[in-house]
Amino acid sequence: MTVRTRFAPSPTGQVHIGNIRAAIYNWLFARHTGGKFLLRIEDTDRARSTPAALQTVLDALAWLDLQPDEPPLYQSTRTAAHLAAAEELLRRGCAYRTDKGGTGQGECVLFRMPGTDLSFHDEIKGDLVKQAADLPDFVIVRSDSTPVFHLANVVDDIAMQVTHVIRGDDHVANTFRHIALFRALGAPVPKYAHLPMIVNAQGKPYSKRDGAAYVGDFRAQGYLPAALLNYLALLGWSPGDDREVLSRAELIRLFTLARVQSSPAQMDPVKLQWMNGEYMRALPPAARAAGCRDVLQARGLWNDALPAEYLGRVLDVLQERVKLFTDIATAAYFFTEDYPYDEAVVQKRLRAPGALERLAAARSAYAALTDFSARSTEQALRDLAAARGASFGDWVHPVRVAVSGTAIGPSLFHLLEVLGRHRVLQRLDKTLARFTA
RNA sequence: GACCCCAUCGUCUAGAGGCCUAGGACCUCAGGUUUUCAUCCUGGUAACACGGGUUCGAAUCCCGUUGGGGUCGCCA
Repeated sequence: MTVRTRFAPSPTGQVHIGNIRAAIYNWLFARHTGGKFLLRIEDTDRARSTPAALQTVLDALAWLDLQPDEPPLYQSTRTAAHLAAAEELLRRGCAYRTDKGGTGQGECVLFRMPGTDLSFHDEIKGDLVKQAADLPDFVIVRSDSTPVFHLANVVDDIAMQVTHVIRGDDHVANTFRHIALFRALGAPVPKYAHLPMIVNAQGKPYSKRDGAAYVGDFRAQGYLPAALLNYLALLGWSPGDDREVLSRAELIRLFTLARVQSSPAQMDPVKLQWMNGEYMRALPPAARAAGCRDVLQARGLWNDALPAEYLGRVLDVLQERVKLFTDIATAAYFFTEDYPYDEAVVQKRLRAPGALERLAAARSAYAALTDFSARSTEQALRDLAAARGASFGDWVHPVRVAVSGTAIGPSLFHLLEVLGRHRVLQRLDKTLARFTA
């Protein structure tokens, strides 16, 4: 029997990392076993399910390239099947109608639990048991004749022939009900694997209050989908050796439910960032440029007047300083003349004794250069340092602040080369005029 | 409260009785390289929650304690 797993989100908002991790594990397990990964949209909560939220789910899956192997099943189209199953249970005496609690809401349908202890083997948590006394009957069809989650979930899993239910462990208690339902419906019970949650530093469920919590947040912050996938795969699972940066193919090959952790895992944004840097440096230059261009355009820093290959040259110079696409915004001075000066740095580097004189001398030397390569701008400054005294650094820093407004950044001379003679002289003049009393 | 789950460095984890004076990664710290930052290189700090058993031997098995978490809807 081939494996069939499913991701069954309800489209009621953003896609939480805990949910997407469940999707990732379902996908990895299906791929590892040569099975199918399915998608079921649990959109039966009419009040909360929206088309926009549905699109968000689809976008998240597409972004991470977790494409389902069959068209998604929309639970809202399955009401007749759910109700038919309830009728069948009624007919067999496995369910009964009653006005539960005498609330006057009318009669609803309750499922009759078998009255025996129930147990199942969880692929992650091991054997789980529940006493009959802790398993009361429950509602499967509301008094307004709409099916309840438990019924819909099981009926649809049967229809989709799901063999492995991999989901968050907040569903452990539900599982006993679901198993009883499968049996009453005469269907084979799937295997279960319950994933521990992703928690914050306080051990509570990780939420948006703790930082980026939705797939869309990470995308907006400039993360690479492959990096997020890799990080999340490792949050609660490990291949058993020391490897951490793993390709999709390796992830698929190595993934097993037996190696999924049974204890909660804490989200570590810093490590995610490190991992993103690992993926970023392996990214083809064109892809890196495309991602950065999107960020620049979104922030109004994109300048059509600059040559097409300009961004590529900037990124060559920036190198691993760009760990996230959004990091390109910290080097805005490459794209605008209206870059800010860091006051503390100005104080330290331009107001230092002799700094402006050295800057003026550098300006003159650069104006005389015909070859404006990194090699020649460096040589010019080294010559000045040798002839006029002061350390090389004392000549470098003022120039850096003048052309970029900041103390941090790539190799100065490569920066100058990318900027070009014209803009460099212009910036030097502007800075000199501005800070010379 | 009842029921259930969980417990190795700050974090993610390796560890399925002797290979553990507990390994790796992120973070952090100290050096080195360097015009700054980043990268890179070298080295360091840092953990088996506690208490009982079982055993020749326990991070690994059992029990208890403590601490966390989850579930107790005619939500999903």
